[in-house]
Amino acid sequence: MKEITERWRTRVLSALASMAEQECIDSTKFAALLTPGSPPNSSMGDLAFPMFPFAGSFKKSPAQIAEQIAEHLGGNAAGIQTAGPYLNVTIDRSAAIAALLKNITSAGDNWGSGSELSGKRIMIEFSSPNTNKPLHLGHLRNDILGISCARILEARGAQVRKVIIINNRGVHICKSMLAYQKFSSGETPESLGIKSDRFVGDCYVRYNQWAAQDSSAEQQVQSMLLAWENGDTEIKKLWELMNKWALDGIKITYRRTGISFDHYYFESDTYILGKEQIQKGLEDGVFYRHEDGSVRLDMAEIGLETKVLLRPNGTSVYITQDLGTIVSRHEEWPFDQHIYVVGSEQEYHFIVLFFALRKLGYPWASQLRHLSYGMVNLPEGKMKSREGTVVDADNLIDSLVEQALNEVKEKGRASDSASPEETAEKIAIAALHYYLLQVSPKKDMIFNPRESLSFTGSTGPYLQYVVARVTGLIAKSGDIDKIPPSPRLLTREDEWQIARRIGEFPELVARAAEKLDPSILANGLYELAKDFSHYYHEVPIVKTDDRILAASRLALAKAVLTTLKNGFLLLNIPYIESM
RNA sequence: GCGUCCAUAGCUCAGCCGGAUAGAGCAUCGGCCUUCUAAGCCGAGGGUCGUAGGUUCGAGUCCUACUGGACGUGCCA
Repeated sequence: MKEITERWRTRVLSALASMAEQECIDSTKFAALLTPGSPPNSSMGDLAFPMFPFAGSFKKSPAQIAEQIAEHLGGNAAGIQTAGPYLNVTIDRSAAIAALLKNITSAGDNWGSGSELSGKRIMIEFSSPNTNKPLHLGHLRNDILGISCARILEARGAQVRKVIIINNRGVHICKSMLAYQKFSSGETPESLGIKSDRFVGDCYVRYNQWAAQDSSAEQQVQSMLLAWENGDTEIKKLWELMNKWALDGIKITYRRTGISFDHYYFESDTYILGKEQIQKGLEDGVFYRHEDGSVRLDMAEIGLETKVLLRPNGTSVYITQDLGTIVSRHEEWPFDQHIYVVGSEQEYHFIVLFFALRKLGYPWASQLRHLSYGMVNLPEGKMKSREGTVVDADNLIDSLVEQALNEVKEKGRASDSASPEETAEKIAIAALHYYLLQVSPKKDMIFNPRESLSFTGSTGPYLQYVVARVTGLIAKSGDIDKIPPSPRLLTREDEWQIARRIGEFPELVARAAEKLDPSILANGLYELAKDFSHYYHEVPIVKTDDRILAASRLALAKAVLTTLKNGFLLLNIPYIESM
């Protein structure tokens, strides 16, 4: 589709240029001004070129210019008409559909992919949990954005490395350890029969309850942290145990939601590296030692205050370790771009980090991107960790699965699938992922569980249902499948509309990659699914007397399926054959 | 105080490089199963695009100010 648009753009542009030449007008800037769009309704054509920008140069009305260009290009016979200041083009639809179906068939699973990022090495860090509590709703948005962007970038040719950093050290980790020592020693997740990350999270909660009563709590945490940093063996042992519990549990959630990483980094391994960078910065004179002994970065250059990079006692702060890890990552796997998927509340942190790296003289500092996303809340209100209103990821998924299963049973669909439980699980994941991806990343959003599970409207389950229906249709098509299609028979307006949407798919993936915004893709898939649903309802596809027509419609349906399935993979939405 | 982001239908959101009459879904009301999956499809009503200026042939989109909200501005992570 894009090729056709480009071809017409070139044609119109050269017509404008030759007209300009005759009148001795400079046409060098025309290319940037000629922007193709779509007419408001397709009876007016398929492509629209507004002529306003050229009125000044030609000293003619846009409508007059449109007329002249139309004539120059062959007028009605060539599919060109004018509508006032617009030059509209009706393209050869059947040729376009034929080419599209051929492309899709040969591309198969690769339909939607492209090569503009080939040769690029992109590292993407996401999820990045703390080992003191289970994942929450915010992580779920982070995870799905991360995995989806990774797949989208990969589809457009990049070599992608998905990484995660496990924040497994620091005061917050000591808090759950301390509570365990004080209140739960001897108990294990197994002995209580609860998920191991939940167990650790419960310890953390207990710490906070205790700390509210006992003012010495904070002090005890600090001394535990110091003991940890000094290599106290008993504390290290406890730390290892509790980290394992936390991480094992978190990994179960990843497996369930289809999230995976190519490499795990651990803060405990990398936080030391940051101190080397601080030293380097001091030697190079880009950081300085404050009179209190702390090491600081002056950010007046970018209009910000100074930032402490190392405490007076030499212990590292949050940013210290990020400084170290990124340098070692680039050494290990030299990247062309590195993306941090982290909530918008940390925008300042990344501004500082990127600036510090620039000051340290790393040329790749300009290749770092922060994919910043907004908060997710439930309809009930804001999540606040202090008030214990944080939405646990596992609980949320469980509840979605339960509701989906009820729905499967209620609607009498249980017999339609091999395993209702498995179907319900896939519906729940689709509901969650699609809902989270549908909104532009940077916006705060409200996750409405009930709405996400709806089978009507812009939801994951709706998309799955449409896909299941096309799958069933194709499965039942019998020998029609063997008849060669004749795309010229696809003359209906809705068939053209569907073809257009399918044709846009690769461009949507490309745009999503460029903007790191899977919502572009999610919304595009919905539009396609909706158009197809309408068509499916409106016209018999395989149950048509004309078998060649049936075969042609079937070919279109297959193209829809290919597009939706490929899109599902990019959005990490499970495919269900029948439901 | 300062900084960043957000503001579009009752609610949740789209709206591409500034282009023709601002679109979906939910909710509400009404219609459609003897024909490929009705977990569906169709129709109706619903808008001062936060406010006021500006740039432009043309602004929901760009600029400025203001209002409201979120987040940040820690030697927390």
